[in-house]
Amino acid sequence: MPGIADVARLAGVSKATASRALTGTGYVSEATRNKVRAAAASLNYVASTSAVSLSTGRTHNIGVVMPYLNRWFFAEVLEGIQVELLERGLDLTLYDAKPGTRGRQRIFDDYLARKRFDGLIAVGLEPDDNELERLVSIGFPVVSVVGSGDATTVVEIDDDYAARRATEHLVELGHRDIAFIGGGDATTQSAQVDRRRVSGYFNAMKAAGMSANARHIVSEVTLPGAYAAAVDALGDARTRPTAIVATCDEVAIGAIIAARRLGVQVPSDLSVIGIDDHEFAEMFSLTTLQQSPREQGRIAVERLLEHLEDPDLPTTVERLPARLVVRSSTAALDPRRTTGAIDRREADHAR
Amino acid sequence: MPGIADVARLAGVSKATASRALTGTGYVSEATRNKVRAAAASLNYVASTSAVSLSTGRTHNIGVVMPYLNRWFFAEVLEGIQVELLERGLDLTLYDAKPGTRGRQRIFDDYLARKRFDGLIAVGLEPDDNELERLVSIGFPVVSVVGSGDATTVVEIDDDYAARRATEHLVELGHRDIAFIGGGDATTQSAQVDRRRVSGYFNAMKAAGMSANARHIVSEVTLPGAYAAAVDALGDARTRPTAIVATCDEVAIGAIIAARRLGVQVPSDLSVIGIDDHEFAEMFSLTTLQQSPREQGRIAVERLLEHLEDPDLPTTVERLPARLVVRSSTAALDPRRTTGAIDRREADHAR
DNA sequence: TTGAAAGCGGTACCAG
DNA sequence: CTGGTACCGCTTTCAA
Repeated sequence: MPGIADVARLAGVSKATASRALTGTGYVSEATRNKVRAAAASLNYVASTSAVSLSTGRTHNIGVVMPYLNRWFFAEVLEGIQVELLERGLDLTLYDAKPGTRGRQRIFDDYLARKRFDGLIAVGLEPDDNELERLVSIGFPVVSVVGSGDATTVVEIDDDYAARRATEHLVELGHRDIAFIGGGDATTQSAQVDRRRVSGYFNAMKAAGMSANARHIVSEVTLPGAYAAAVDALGDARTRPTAIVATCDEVAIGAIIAARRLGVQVPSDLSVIGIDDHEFAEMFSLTTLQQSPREQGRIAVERLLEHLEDPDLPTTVERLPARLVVRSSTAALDPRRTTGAIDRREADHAR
Repeated sequence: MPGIADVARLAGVSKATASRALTGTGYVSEATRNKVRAAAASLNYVASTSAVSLSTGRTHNIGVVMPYLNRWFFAEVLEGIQVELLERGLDLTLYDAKPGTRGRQRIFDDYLARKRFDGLIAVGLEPDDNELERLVSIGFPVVSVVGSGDATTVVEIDDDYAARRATEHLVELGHRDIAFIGGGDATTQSAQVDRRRVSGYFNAMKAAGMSANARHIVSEVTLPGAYAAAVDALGDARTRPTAIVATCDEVAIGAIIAARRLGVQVPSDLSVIGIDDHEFAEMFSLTTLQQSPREQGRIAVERLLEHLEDPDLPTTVERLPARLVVRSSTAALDPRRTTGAIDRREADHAR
C-alpha cells in the first residue's frame, strides 16, 4: 500500500506539496494538483487514517452508544446517523451499552477514554449519574437522541405532548375509561421516556377531569411483553377499559394482537393508540403519534458537527413535534358500552 | 490528556520503559512495572489509538458491513459480534450497505480502502461479483456470516437442510398441499439465502413425491410484506394450501396474522412453520427451525481473530445445524380437510 | 533491565 | 506556489 511519499515521488513534487494538493489545504497550482491527483489515482493511494488522525488530531470518526440495537426506534436512529455520516465521509464506531452489563461498564471505563472518535452520539442511553458525569467530562462534544436533562445537546420528541395528544384524541372520541399501557411506573427502575409519557397521559386525564379513571397497566416495553400484559389486563370484560394509550407502537401492537386473541374487537370494543408510527403500524391500522427516529439521527449528526466546528457553542435541547396519524384502531365510543370506571361500577351495582 | 511521556516522567523512567511496562512487551522489572502502572493510573492515562495504530500497524478495530440493521437476524448477529469484541477490547466500526444505494458504493469504493480496521465481518452482504472481488482483494481477513460461495471464511446455517426439515415436518404431519412463502423466486433479484431455502423446500417436496403440489408464494421478506402476500394468497379456501413453510419467522408470523384476519385457524385450518426462532416466535406459538444469529456473530469474531493471528490460515466454511422446535402452529392434517392440490381438484369436480 | 533514537505516515509551519 | 523539516504519540530495535 503506497504512502504519500510514493505519490509525491511519482508526481515529482515534495511530500508537502502532495499533501496540500490532496487535502485541498494551502496553495497549489492547478497543474501540480492535477499531476498529484493523477499519481495518487494511478497508485490507488488512500491516506492512512491513523497517520492523519495522529497529525491532525481529528479521527473523522463518530462514536455511537445505544442500549439496544434490536428495537425499532434504535435501529432507525442508527440508520439515520449512518446515512448522514456516510454522506460526509465519516466513520461510525458503535457501542452496545446494555444496562447492567459488564460491557457497558467497560465502554464507560475504557472505550470512551480512548478518544477514538471526535464526538459522540448517545441514543436513549439513560445514563446514571456516574455515567452522565463521565459523558459530560469526556472532553469532546456529545449529543443525545432522547436525552436526560440538558447536560448535553439533545434531540428528541416532546414525549409529554405526544402522550397528552394521544390521550386527548381518545377523549375527543368520547372515551372516559382510558388506560395507559407501558413501562414507566414510579416504583420500578424504568426509562425516563416512559415516565414522561405516563405523566403526559395522567396530565391529559386530569385536564379532562378524568383523573379518577386513570390507570396504568404496567408492561415490559416490547411487543411480546405487551402482548402478555394485555392478555392479562383485557381478559375481563367488566374491568376492561374502552381505550388504551400505549407508550409506543410496539406495545400498542402487542395489545392489539392480545385483543384479537381474546375476541375483543379493535376498534369497536377497544380503541388503541400508540406513539411512533412503527413499520408495522400500517398493517395493524394503528392510530399513532408519528415520530421519525431517522430524522432525529440525522439532526443529531448535524448538531454534533456544529459543535465540532465550534466547541464553544452552547448546548441546546430540540424537541420535535409528534404528529397525530389517524388510522382505524381508534373509534368513537360505542354508546351502548359503559363509559368509564365510575359509571361502570354503578352499573355493576345496578345489576 | 496525558501522554506516555508524562507517565514516564512521573514514574521516573524512559518512554521506552513505560511503554514496555504498560503493553507487557519486553523485559521490565516488577518494581518499575508497578511504578509505571501507578503513574499511569494516577494520571488517568489512556494510549492514543491513532498513535498505537500508526506505530504497530494494528487498529484494534473490526469493520462490520451489513445491508440492514433493522431486521431481527442482522441486529442479533450485530449484538453477538459486539459482545464478543467488547470482551476482547476491540472496537467495532459499522457500515450499513443497503443494496443499490450510493452509500453502499462509497463503502466499497472509499471506506474499505482506508484500512481503518484489521479485519472485516460481512453479514448477509450478498456482494455482486465486483464487490466480492473488492472484498477478497482487500488485503486483510474477511469472514462472512451467511456467505456467498467460499471466497471468504463463512459462518452460516445450512439453509437447504433447514427448509427441507421444515417441509418434512409438515409431510410427517400428513400434509400434501404445502406451499412455500418468501422471496427467492428465480426471476427477480433476490437473496441467495432465500433461493437456497426455496430449493430446500422443492427438494423435500420432490423427495416426498409431491413435486406436483409444490408452489411458491412470492413475498417480500418482511413481516408486513408477508402479511400482504398472505392476505392475497390465503383468501380463497379452495386454493388455500393446508400448510406453508415460510422462508423465515418474520414471514411466518406475517402469514399467521393474515390467517387470523381471514378467519383461518392456525393450526387446524393451516399449519405454518418458519426458520429462525425469532423473538416473536414464542408468542405466536410458532413451530420453527431454530438458529442463533448471536452465536454466529460470536463465531465470526473468533474465526476472524484466528485469521488475524495467522494470515495464512485457509478459509473455511462452517454450516451450523438448525434445530426443529415444535410449538403449536403446526398440526396433523385434519382428515376432514381435502389433502392436496390434486385431490382437491377432484373434490371440486365431485361437487 | 533500561534508555536513546529511529521510525510509522501524514500535516503544517516557515523559509525561499 | 513549493520544499524542508519538525512533530503528532507511541513502539521497537539497538546499545549500554
